[in-house]
Amino acid sequence: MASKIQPVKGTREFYPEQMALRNFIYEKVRAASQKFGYQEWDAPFIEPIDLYAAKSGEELVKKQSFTFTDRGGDFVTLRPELTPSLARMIAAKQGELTYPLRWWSFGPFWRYEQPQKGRSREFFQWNIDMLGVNSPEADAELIAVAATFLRSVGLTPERAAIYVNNRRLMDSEFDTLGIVAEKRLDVSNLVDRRTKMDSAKWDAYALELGLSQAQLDGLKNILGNFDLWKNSDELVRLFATLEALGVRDYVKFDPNIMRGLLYYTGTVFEAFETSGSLKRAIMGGGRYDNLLADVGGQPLSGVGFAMGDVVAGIILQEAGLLPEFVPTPAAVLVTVFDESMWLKSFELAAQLRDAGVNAMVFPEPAKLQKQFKFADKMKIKLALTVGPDEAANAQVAIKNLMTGEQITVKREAVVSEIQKIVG
RNA sequence: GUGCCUGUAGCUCAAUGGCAGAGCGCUACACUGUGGCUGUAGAUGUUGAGGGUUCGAAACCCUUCAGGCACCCCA
Repeated sequence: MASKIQPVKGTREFYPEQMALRNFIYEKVRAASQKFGYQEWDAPFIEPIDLYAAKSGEELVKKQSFTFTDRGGDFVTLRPELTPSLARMIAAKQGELTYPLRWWSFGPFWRYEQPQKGRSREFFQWNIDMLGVNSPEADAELIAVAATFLRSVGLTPERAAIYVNNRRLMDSEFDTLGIVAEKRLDVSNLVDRRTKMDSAKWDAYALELGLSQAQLDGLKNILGNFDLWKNSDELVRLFATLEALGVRDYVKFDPNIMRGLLYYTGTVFEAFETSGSLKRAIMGGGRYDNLLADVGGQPLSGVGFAMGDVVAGIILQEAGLLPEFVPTPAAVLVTVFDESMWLKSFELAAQLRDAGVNAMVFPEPAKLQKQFKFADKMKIKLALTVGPDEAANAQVAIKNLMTGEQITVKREAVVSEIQKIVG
């Protein structure tokens, strides 16, 4: 305990219990991705800073990235997002890939932000994208993947919802109000802030941005109109497809969903937990038409979303949806009766492992009481003992720690007896 | 990067300027061939760290670190 060096701010240490949560999320992510036929891939964790500088704002590169100069003098950064790497990798092999391309990934990312609940500086993120098809039906598939994940972890439509909007729809509504194209970004930010400001201040802010009173009233009408999607052919087709895919109950139209990202061009969506303490998005994504052209590739449209493990983990924990933590993968503890029986215990454990049973041997001939206590704490189901009596008759004592029953069986029958109990 | 709140035993927390405590957990024994339950006993500690005020600081002041909340941002 002499050393007091702390972990880096905003990082998390994965003790076995947290590791189990991370793996749980990973398994569910993989299952949902593979159910729809997506391939797993990954990109480097360290990238040249220019990869992001080209497309992203100064905020990202200068303030929110872990950047450093390597020993060769190159400026590099721990990846803050995956999409630029995706765009580069596709552009590099654009002609030889098979489209539509369906790729997913789950890996670490770093952002130099102020840590708080649901936001750390080092986190894992699920990214999933389909490229090469530009249709609302493809958008619907990605939303269905997201819904499939939510369902698979036990988040019902009452508990989690995916809110959908469409940039093109909003742009055309803005046009109708006479809001010029140059103001769209400001108006998007305005919409994003609506839930965070009180309405009088929000109105004042809108007028400050140069909207007329008539435009402001019109904007409020749009943002309150939850049937607006019926004006969009894309969204009508999207919702029809979601119906067919069996996930319509998870999805709601919401004209207030804008998303900060500049590169979204069509459908955008965000998932939220509806009742919990966290008001952060579980996942978010949308359609991007220009991404590849922006990095020098041939035009290629894509749709995708990302989900961070931090928010997802907190929500699952608070909702009580995590499976019970299993401290050890060992199904069996082989006790060590005393020093003279020690090697017998090792022989027995080796026999069990050969038969495919995960088995742990207590590391020393301690009092049996202590060994059983250990087995209990590790939630091991069975304790096996070879004492002098059992050894003399080529037998093994099997105690079922869940029921307290103990039986003594012939050595050659041990594996089948264990399998009978453990299943 | 900004503002506010918090930091005490392994964990959850008490002690508001006067001897650092409780519950849970932990260790030992009852129980030297068997866990959970019960009983008895025991140890919990640089009060996040560093400095200052004071006869005396866990408490008040300053600095710093970490966490939380709200900004910023959310690629």
